[in-house]
Amino acid sequence: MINTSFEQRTERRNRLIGLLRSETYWKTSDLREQLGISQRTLMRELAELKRAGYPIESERGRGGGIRLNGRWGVDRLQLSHHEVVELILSLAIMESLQSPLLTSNLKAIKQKLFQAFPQEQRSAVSNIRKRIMIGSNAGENIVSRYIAPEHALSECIAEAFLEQSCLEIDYQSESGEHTTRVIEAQYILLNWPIWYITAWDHLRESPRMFRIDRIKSARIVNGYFQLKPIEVFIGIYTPYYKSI
Amino acid sequence: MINTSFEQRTERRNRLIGLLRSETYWKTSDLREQLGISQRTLMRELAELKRAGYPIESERGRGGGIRLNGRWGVDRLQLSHHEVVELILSLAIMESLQSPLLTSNLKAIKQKLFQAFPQEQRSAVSNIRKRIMIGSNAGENIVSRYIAPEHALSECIAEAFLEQSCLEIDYQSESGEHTTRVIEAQYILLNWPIWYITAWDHLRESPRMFRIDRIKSARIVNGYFQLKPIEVFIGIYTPYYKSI
DNA sequence: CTATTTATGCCATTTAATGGCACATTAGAT
DNA sequence: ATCTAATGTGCCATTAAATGGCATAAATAG
Repeated sequence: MINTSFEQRTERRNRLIGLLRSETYWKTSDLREQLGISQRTLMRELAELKRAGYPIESERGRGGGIRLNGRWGVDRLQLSHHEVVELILSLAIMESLQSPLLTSNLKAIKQKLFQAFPQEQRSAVSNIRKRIMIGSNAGENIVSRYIAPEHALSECIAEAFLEQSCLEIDYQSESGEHTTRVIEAQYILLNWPIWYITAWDHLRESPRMFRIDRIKSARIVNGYFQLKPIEVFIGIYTPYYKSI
Repeated sequence: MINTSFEQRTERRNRLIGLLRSETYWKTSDLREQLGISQRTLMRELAELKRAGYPIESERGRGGGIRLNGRWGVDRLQLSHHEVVELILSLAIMESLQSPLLTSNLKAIKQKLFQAFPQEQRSAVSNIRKRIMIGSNAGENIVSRYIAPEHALSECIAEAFLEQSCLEIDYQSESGEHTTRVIEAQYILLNWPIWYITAWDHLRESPRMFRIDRIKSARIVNGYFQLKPIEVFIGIYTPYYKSI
């Protein structure tokens, strides 16, 4: 891996500082594992932090490690729109899964959190929230045959959904038929643990529903889509879902 | 000029934000001159700031320009200790469950959120976090026989755990034997969806592990307990768990 | 209509960032 | 003394991100 974007780099640095602050002493090998980077890169990052004035002390040799002295201020919490979506979605899913311990106040927590963000961000995120729906858990016989899609594929789908990009998918239906089509991911729906896309399908020029574990591959194609009115999809696929 | 270092880039962004805050309204041509960059680069920078959640508004056409609205970032979060625990736990569970869509940044989000709470709260909550552990998902034959405990019972257990209160439980072991005993819930462990308590057992005066779905009833009894060193429990029950 | 202003895609070019490796220094154990 | 563990830095090949220029698009005011 070569290079990271400014965004990733910024986040990595914040995570590093957060880790340093969360424990009194660290071995650099543990830090690098936490961050998923090479030892060399970590050492560079630490050298830069020192140059920037962070009071990092270190000890070589057996039992050695590093420490961030004193208290160091942290900026106001800032989450991107996508991060807010992930946060709210996670809380909504946990609420729907109803684990017995320590999950009984999630609805209130979700509301409090969301209210703490600025209005502009709430508006932007709400437009995405309306397109994400959670239903009831999938039945056991469905789950037993379920295999989660691989990570890069899922990320591609998520990006197409969030950015409203058209997506070309290779799809295998339940009957085993393979098709390639361009779709607009207008909504995503979760019957835990299975995700569905309610899409406008360019192949059939009509609404269709796709299970993401049946998408064999996908790539974002040229072109963005506009959201269609919910009426296009209602009555067919979404009567029993609740948006997050 | 091509590329800027992370350091220069960070400084440039801070200067941009500072400029935006120093005047109510800017033409982008003026901004770019101030920063010494091209119009294209500035537009990119502004697009990234918007994506990152900064409330930037803009107006096209004659007399147009951009504005940074007064408020960004998250208001001071007002959550109780228990709510913070629930929040962090939920994010940790979602992270471990690895749902394919929109859950790939939860580790970073969790860390950012936690850093946003006051230091005193972080200390208090950290002591609880160290006692909550997540392992791998339970096997299917375990899940198929699992019935979640009822709500009041779960709440009672959660309270005993959080408040470090002694708990009298009626327990039915796997072999069907019923016992009543007083326990100290030192740790709770999750193999999704099944919760376990690693406890100090007053009946046997030794460490024991209890599945909460096998707890038939429970009530908090007089007396609080002190946490015991992890060594009392290590090697028997907790070698493969990771605290949240 | 023209002029102004924000906004974005595309492309060629450049260079900062990364990981791997070797070597240096320090501390602790034997 | 040697060996191992741990922080620290130089060097290099590779590569992906960043930049500026240009064209085009959308919106507003006169």
